[in-house]
Amino acid sequence: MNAKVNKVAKVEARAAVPDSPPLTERQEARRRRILHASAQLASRGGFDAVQMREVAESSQVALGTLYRYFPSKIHLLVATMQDQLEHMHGTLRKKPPQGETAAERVAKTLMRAFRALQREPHLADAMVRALTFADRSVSPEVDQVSRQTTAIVLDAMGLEHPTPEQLSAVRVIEHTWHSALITWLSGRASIAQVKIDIETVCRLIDLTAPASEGP
Amino acid sequence: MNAKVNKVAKVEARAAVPDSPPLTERQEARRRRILHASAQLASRGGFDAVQMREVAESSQVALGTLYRYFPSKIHLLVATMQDQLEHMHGTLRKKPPQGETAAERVAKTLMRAFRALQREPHLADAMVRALTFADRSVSPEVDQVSRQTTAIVLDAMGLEHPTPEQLSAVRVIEHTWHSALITWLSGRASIAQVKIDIETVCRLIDLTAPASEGP
DNA sequence: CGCTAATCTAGAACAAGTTTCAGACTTGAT
DNA sequence: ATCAAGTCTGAAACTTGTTCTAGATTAGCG
Repeated sequence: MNAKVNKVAKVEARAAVPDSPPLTERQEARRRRILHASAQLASRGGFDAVQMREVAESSQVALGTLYRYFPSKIHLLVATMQDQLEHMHGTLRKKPPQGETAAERVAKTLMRAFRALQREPHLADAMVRALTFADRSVSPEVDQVSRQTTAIVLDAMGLEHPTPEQLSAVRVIEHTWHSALITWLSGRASIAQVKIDIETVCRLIDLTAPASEGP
Repeated sequence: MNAKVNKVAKVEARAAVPDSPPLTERQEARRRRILHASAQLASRGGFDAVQMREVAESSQVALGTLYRYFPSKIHLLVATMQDQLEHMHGTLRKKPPQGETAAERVAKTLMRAFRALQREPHLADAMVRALTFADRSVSPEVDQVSRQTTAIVLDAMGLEHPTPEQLSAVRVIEHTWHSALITWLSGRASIAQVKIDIETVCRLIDLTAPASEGP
């Protein structure tokens, strides 16, 4: 949000894609400490509570180093989200929700994720606000989060090769997911309403699935 | 984004609801100058270009006064959006898009709005980012924007008394609208993709319309 | 081991959002 | 017209994100 005037290039997409010069052990450890501190601070007061100086201090790293690892607060929080998403995806893989239709399974999956977020609303606040506030300079990282989310949804649908139509439906589901979370986090929608809206949007899946029969 | 620690109450929902102690003529004029300056600066560099000191200077108002009228940058930009939305709704009322189905009409309406935003992408950036970044302290104002948007969509549907199901569909459409705009603004989705997603989500309308025939 | 480039640290400095304050100006009611 | 209450102004101060710098440390290499 604040920035001199420049804000471009030079940034190495860290952990977005597992390439880039590989980190030494100590560097990996630093990165981990930073992400941990970030999540911890976020779990308390949400977005505002994640203050770069505090993150640096908590993770025993100089401010300049923090900025070398994550070029902005938004980058840091989006990376934090990537981190959490990986957990989540792992967890979901183990016991995937059951359901007759794809729509049902996706809705159940998202509601499960939603319940997880409810347990740490402040953390959710920090991550989701960062995600939707991110500007172009964070696109690669945000895209990675998006891909991860898409993977989760497609997993729940049980699809390998989605049609373009289905991909659009999935995108719409993700849009709804993010935006519904925002309205819930800012107290403008109840949990029940979020649930209903998720179920509503998931109906699109059946709509775009020419699955069973055809001419 | 920056703020001491407090951030509550004391704020008068200005123009969100047309009550509150009515403004004098000069006050109304100041308010208008501020909103104009805000939109103008936003039209140039987007969110970042709307700097409170500059807004104050452009609108010939002291910084403190600016903050009395709009308690934060986010409040200011959300108010700017309300302002623009009113225009838009007025414009749309005059020549409402034609179409067989409600879904078609809504999609056309949103695409028309989208084209309007494309003409001022920076302004769109400032408004939409502010809207989705807004925290609880801006809820009343954001809610007002949401109501206005809902009104536009219901107008396009030609509905007076929507069912709860339809309201959910409308909310999902709004979610998609906001989130799709964000992805477009941050360069992660093409205009074509936004169009497709809008059309996709609008299909929900037909799905929730038990309109024509019944038992 | 000894060197060099890269990385890290502490801390100052800067930018922009927000708050505060003393004094000048308006407004509304008497 | 006059007074009290409420507004507005200009300027300084404070907060937090971000950048910069000079000097230590570390990593990789011969």
